[in-house]
Amino acid sequence: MNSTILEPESSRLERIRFSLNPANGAPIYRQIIQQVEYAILSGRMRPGDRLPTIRALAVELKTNPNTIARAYGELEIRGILTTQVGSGTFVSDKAPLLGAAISAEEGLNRKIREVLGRFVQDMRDLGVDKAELPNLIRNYKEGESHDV
Amino acid sequence: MNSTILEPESSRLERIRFSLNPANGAPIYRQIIQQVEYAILSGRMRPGDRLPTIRALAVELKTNPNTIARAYGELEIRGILTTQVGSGTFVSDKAPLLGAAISAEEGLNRKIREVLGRFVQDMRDLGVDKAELPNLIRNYKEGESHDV
Amino acid sequence: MNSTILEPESSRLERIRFSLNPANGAPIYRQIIQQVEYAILSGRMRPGDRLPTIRALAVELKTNPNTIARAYGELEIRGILTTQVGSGTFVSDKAPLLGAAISAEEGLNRKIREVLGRFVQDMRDLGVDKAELPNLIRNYKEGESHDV
Amino acid sequence: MNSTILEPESSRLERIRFSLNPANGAPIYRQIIQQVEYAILSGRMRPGDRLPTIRALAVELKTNPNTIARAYGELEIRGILTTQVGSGTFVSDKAPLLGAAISAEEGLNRKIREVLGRFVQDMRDLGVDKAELPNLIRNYKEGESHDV
DNA sequence: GTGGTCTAGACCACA
DNA sequence: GTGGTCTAGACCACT
Repeated sequence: MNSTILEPESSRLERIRFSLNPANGAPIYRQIIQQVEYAILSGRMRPGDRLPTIRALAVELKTNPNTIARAYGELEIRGILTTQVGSGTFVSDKAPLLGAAISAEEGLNRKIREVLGRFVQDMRDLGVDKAELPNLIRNYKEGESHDV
Repeated sequence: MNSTILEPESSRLERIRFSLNPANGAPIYRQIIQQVEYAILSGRMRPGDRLPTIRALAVELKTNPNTIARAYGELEIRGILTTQVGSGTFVSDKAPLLGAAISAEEGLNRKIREVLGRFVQDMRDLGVDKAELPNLIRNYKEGESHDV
Repeated sequence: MNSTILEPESSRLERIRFSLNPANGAPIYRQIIQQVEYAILSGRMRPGDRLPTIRALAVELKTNPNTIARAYGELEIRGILTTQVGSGTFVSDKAPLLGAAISAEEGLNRKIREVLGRFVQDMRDLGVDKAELPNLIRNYKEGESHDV
Repeated sequence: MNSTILEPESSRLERIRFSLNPANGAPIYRQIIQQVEYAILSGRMRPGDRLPTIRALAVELKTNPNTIARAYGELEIRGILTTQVGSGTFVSDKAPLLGAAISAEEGLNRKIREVLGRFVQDMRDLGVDKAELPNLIRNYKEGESHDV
C-alpha cells in the first residue's frame, strides 16, 4: 500500500499477521480475537503497539469491516485494546493480563497448556499415543494444506 | 420357534468413551460427532458396532436426548452411521471412508495431519517454536480437568 | 462510506413455492427437502439464489421454525445449501449436482426417470396398464385440493 | 416349497406379488399394507382369497415375521383381512370398501386419482409440463433401476 | 434482522 | 425397549 501515516517511531505497526481459515467452523471475528490475543500473550505485540485500521484489515482479509470492528470492539470491552479516535487502535497498557487477574507469563502458560491439552486429547482419540507425538511433530512438514 | 438369533461375537458395543468439554466453545453435538469420527478413524469402532442408545448417552452426558439424536442424525446423513429403529444405531459398512473417496488408513492420516497442523500453527501464534514442542509434550502431564 | 454493495440483478429470491401435504405420510421436513431439490434440479432455483428465511417459511407453512431449520440443515450437510448467519440461506454453488458426481442435466433426468418408474409401478399395482396412462393423464384435472 | 395344505379349490392363493423397496423411506409394514390394498382395489385379490402365511412371506421378503404380522394385523383391524386360526389369512368379504363407506370401484378410482395427482405434482416440481407426460410414459422402458 | 444451539416434552413408528 | 417427528420456547451468535 502506498499511503503512509506519520507516527512516532516508537509506535510499531503490524507486528501481527492474520491468517483466517473460513472453513474452520470458528467465526471470523473470533479467529481475529484469538490471533490478537495470541500475539499479545506471546509478546509479539506489546502495549502501545498499533493495530491495522479496520478498513485496511478488512481489505486484507477480504471480510466485512463490521466483522473487524466487532473483533476490535470486543477486545476493547475487555480492556485489551484502546481506540484513540483519529489515530487508531492500540494495545492497551493492561493488555498482557488479558482480562485475567494473573501475570502475563502465567496467562501465556495457561493458554499453551490449554492448546497442548486439546491436542494430546485429540490425538489420543485418533489412536495416537502421547509418546509418538514428538516424532510425529519432528517429521511434520508444513505447507500442505491441513485446514478443513 | 426354537432358533435364537445368535449375534456374531464380533458385534461389539460401546468401544467408545465420550467426554464433553462445555467450555470448549464447540457445540455439544459437534463434539459428539468428532468423537464418533475419531473412534472410527482410529479403528476403535468398526462397521457393525453398535453405539450407545440415544437415551443412555443422554443420561451419561447429562444432555437432552435431542442433542444426541442430532449428532447421530448428522452422522447418518453423511453415511457414517445407520439406524435401525427399534434396535439401535450402528457404524455403517462404508463408514471408514468417512465420506471421502479414500482408504481408511489414508483418512486417518489426513485427520492426524490436520490436527497436527492446527496445533503447530496455534503454538507458533503463541510464540512457541516447533522445535520446542517435543519437550513441551514430554513434560505435559494430564489431569487438570477440563473435561466433564 | 459511500459505496453500497450492489447485488447482481440475477440474485433472486423465492423462485420456489412450497406446498405441503399433511396427509402424505411423508414428514414435513422431508417434503420441504424434496421441493428444494426439485426446484434446483429443474433450474427454477440456481446457485446463489436465496431461500425464504426460516421464520418466514415457518409462518407461511404454519409449522415450527425448527422444522424448517431441520430441512435446511440437512440440505446444508449434503452441500446443497449454504447458510450465512445473519443474511440467510442460499443455494450452494455446487448444488446442481445434488451430491451426485454427474452433470446437472443428468441429475434431473435420473430423478424424472425415478419418479416415472415409481408411478408406473404403482399404477400397475392398481391394475392400470401402462398403455392407459396417457389417456388417464390427459383426462386428469387438478384442483381437488390435497395440498395445504 | 413342498408342503401343501388342502383347501377348497375356490380358494385362490397368492394372486399377489410383493416387491419391497427397503431404501424407499416407507416402512416395510406399510409397503406391504399398500400392496395388499392395491391388489384388492384392482381386483387382483378378491374376498375369500388367501394370503401367504406370515412365515412364508417373511422368508420370501427376508423380513422379520413380526413385520408381516403387524401389516396383516393392521389390515385385520380395518376389516380388510380376516384370520381363521389354523387355516390362514383371507381377504374379508367387506374388503373392497377398504374401510371407506364407498363402492369398490369408487375406492379404486380415488386411489388412482391420488397417485396420479402426486405424480403430476412431482413432475411439475421437476419442471415437466403435464402435456409432456404422455410422451414420457410411452418412451419409458422399465428394467433400469429407478429406486433410491 | 438473520440462523444456531439446546431444552423439555408430547406423540408416533418400529422390533 | 429402540429411534423419529414435531412443537414451544429460551438464549446465543452473527451481520
